[in-house]
Amino acid sequence: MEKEHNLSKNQKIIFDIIDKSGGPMKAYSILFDVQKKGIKAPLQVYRALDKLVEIGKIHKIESRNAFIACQNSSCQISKATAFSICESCENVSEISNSKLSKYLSNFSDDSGMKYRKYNLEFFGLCKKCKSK
Amino acid sequence: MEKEHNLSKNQKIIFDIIDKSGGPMKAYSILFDVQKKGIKAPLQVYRALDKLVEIGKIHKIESRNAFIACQNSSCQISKATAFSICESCENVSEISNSKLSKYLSNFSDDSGMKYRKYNLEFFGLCKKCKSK
DNA sequence: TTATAAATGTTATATTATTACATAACGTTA
DNA sequence: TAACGTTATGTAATAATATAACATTTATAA
Ligand SMILES: [Zn+2]
Ligand SMILES: [Zn+2]
Ligand SMILES: [Zn+2]
Ligand SMILES: [Zn+2]
Repeated sequence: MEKEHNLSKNQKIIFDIIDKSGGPMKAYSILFDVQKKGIKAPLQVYRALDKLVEIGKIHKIESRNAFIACQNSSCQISKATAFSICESCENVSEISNSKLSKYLSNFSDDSGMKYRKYNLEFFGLCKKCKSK
Repeated sequence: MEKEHNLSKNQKIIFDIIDKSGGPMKAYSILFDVQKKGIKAPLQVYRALDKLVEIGKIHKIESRNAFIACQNSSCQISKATAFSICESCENVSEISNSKLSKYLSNFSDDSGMKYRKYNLEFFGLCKKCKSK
C-alpha cells in the first residue's frame, strides 16, 4: 500500500495546474497561472514543487527546467525516472518500461559507487514530428 | 578517424580550465577564473561552453548546471552520455560502459518516438563517502 | 579577392532559484 | 486543553543561471 500524502493548500493548487496541463510546466509559468489563487511569490511555488518532487507526484525534467506530473502512479519514490523528449515540439512523456527500469535499477560497475537513484532523458523526434 | 576541432582562443581557455579542474565546473565559476585572461562577460563563457558541448569536448551535468570535460575520448558526438554523481561530495564521473551504452542506444519502445540521443545521471554515494 | 561563416566584445536583460526572517497551521502527546 | 515540535505559509530581497541584441573582427574557402 502506498503512503497517502495529504497535500497542503499550495501543494494541491500547484499539483493540479501541472497535472491538468498534461505536459511539463516551468516554475514562473506556474507562478503566473496561480496568481489569481493568491500565490504571489516564486518561493511559494518552489516550495510546493520541492515537496511534490520529494513525494514523487511530479518530476523535474532537468534539461528543460520544467516539472511534469508523474504519469506512472507506481513511481512515488521518484528514484528511477525516464523521459522521452521531442526536440521539435518539446512534448515530454514519462517512459514506464519495466525492463528498462530493472536494467537501470540493477546497474552496477566496478567504480565502488552505490547507485540509489537515476534519471534518464531520451531526446529525439516524436511520431508526429517525424512525419513532417 | 575523428574529426579534428581546432578550438578558438576562448574555447581553448575555457576547455583547459574545465579539463584541469578534473571535475564539474559552473559557468560563473569559470567566468571568475578566466577574468585574468580577458574573458569578462558571461556570454563569452556560455558561447564557448555551447560549442564545446556541441563537439563533445565537454558535457553538461544537467542536474547540477555544471560542465565537465569528456572523460571518454570516443564520445565526441555527445549523443550517449552517462554520469555517476555522489550526492555527498558531489564528485562526478563519466560512465563508460559499452553494455550500458549499447543497451540505451538501441532502446526503443512502442511510442513511435525515434531516439537520437540520451543523457543518464545516476545518483548515490561514492566509495569514499559510503565508508564514512 | 571577396564572400561567407565563425568567433569575439559589450551592454543589457531575462529566467531560474535561494536566503533570511517572521508568522501561522497542524499533529502529537502529556 | 496545553505545550511542543514539525510543517507550511507570507513577504522582501537577492543570488545564480542564461540569453537577446548589436557591432566588430577573424578565419575559411571559393
Ligand atoms: Zn513518475
Ligand atoms: Zn514532436
Ligand atoms: Zn564523454
Ligand atoms: Zn562522495
